Amino acid sequence: MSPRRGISAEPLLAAPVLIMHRLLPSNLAPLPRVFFERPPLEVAPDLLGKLLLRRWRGAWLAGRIVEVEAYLGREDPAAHAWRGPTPRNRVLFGPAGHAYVYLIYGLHTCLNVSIQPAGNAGCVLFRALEPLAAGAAASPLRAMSGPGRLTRTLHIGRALNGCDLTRPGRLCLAADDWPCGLPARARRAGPEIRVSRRIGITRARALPARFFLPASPAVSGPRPL
DNA sequence: ATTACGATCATCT
DNA sequence: GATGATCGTAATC
Repeated sequence: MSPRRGISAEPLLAAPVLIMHRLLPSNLAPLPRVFFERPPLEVAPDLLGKLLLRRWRGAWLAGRIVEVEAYLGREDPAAHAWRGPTPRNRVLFGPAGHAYVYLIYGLHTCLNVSIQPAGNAGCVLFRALEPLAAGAAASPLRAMSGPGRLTRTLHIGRALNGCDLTRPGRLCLAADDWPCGLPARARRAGPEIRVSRRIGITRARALPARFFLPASPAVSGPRPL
């Protein structure tokens, strides 16, 4: 039996090694639906620093959002919603705050959150998460760096397509009291946010719609000024 | 019914 | 920087 060549969509790690809690920590509040009922270019940078939480086998797995991309809907040639509703993208045309999960390149899964009220099909793609703590209990940085890697590590598959991310079910988005550990001045200003073109698309290349926290080592791809 | 391609990743040069 | 893996989707015939 020859060794497996190339990449596979199997889980990176045999066991989850992210920070785990059996109960949703009380300092976490799911983001309300109104948070997502705004233009994608406003919501995307606001998601940086928030948490993505995945309930899996009785535990909550979590990562800090450090890189996202905005897709604008019908007016955006790079968006799945560009040509209008199809069986695949119908979640995008529904209410805001729901998971849009799809398979790309035959083997990778991408996770988005639907943005704007029903009828407007904007969304935000999650490109990288950072583990909440270093050490033996945390996953390697690379495990959630990249849209395909983060879904693999968090066991997010297409069965979660359409999931309401504003409720603490199997998958949700939440804010915590971060960045409470920073000095007061930094807390007011927030972390530095950088903007760039989106990655891996051929249409609407020039649009600055990728937002990331340059301070995070988990960011994928280039970090232009 | 058939086909072309993609919001990626790992491995190679 | 280039390439191959791999398959669901949507457009075309």
